[in-house]
Amino acid sequence: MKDRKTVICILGPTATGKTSLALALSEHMPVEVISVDSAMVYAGLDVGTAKPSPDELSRVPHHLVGMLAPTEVYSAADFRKDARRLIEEVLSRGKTPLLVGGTMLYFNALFFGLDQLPGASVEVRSQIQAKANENGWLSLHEELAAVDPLSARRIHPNDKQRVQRALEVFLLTGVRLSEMQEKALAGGQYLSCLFSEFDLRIFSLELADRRELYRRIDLRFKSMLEQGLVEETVQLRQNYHLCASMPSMRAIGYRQVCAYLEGEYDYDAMICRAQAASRQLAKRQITWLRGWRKRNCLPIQSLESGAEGLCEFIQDDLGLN
RNA sequence: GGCGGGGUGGCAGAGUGGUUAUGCAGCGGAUUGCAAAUCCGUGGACGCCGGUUCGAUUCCGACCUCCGCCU
Repeated sequence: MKDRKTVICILGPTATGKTSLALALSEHMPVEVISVDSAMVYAGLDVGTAKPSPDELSRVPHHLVGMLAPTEVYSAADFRKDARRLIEEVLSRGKTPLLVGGTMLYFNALFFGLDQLPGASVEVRSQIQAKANENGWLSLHEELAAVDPLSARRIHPNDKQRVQRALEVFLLTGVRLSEMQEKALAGGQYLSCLFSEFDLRIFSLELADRRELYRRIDLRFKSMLEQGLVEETVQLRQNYHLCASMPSMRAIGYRQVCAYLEGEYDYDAMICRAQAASRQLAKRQITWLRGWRKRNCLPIQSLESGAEGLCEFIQDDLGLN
């Protein structure tokens, strides 16, 4: 029990200062940061993802930041594989892995594992998409109901992403998604979670006052614009062959700036929509957090007070002081 | 001052003499290879006063207010 290595996680909704807390903590103990962020993985998406500056990145080793082109696709499974590998690597260097980010599905996949399922297939997905364009997603849900009634019952007919995935799994393997998941559960695969392997310390940055969080979110988006978010997006669109359906361009901020550049709405509307999207993201993140009882809420009165106090709290909790 | 038009939930915007359009935002929830995604659920209103009526958000009148035009 005593020999389980410590792994620190810092998570929380967007705009709560996770990144600066991680940087501050790195001043106090030997850590390497493993980013848990589905948007920061992309190179060139800097301002809009509030990526640490090059200087900050060079001060502490960071992983899974900016290592993909914006045209590429990354997934929870990719993340889980990469993160597990990196945790071992960091530990082997005698340092503490510090997982920081707000992509809660990635944390979930890492904490609790994933079933043995086939990966995504671009071909199969475009096949399904083509069918959907012709007959609508509802007919695809009916198709799913015919081959995998259990999944069809679980997945809402309007939830095209999950309908597509369930269909994809069946088309790829000939085995029902629901069946694969049941088998995995029975086989105990899903139980191989990270908690038994490591001394996981989960610290969650949560504000008691939602208004305060939203105020920060609104301000932060404006400051991203001042830092050149529109220019960055224009640049990205020049440098890569991007389209709106790519994960990188679905990221908050970029998505709305693209629509603005396409003339879908004006500048002010773009701001409002991006801010609203961020608030909704924060709400979904909070929903994930509420489900994780093992989290340790950091006592934040005001985030402006700086990260030092929180570092002390974390170190106390780790028994380092 | 005169004429015309309008005042509907946080915002936008339909509509009806009796049964709370809708969209956005907000709130709650789902979440296993796109997750900063994709979905599901949900409270809340008819400017003010009086009249007609069994019943007015809806009809009538006054008032307040906003917008446009005219003087």
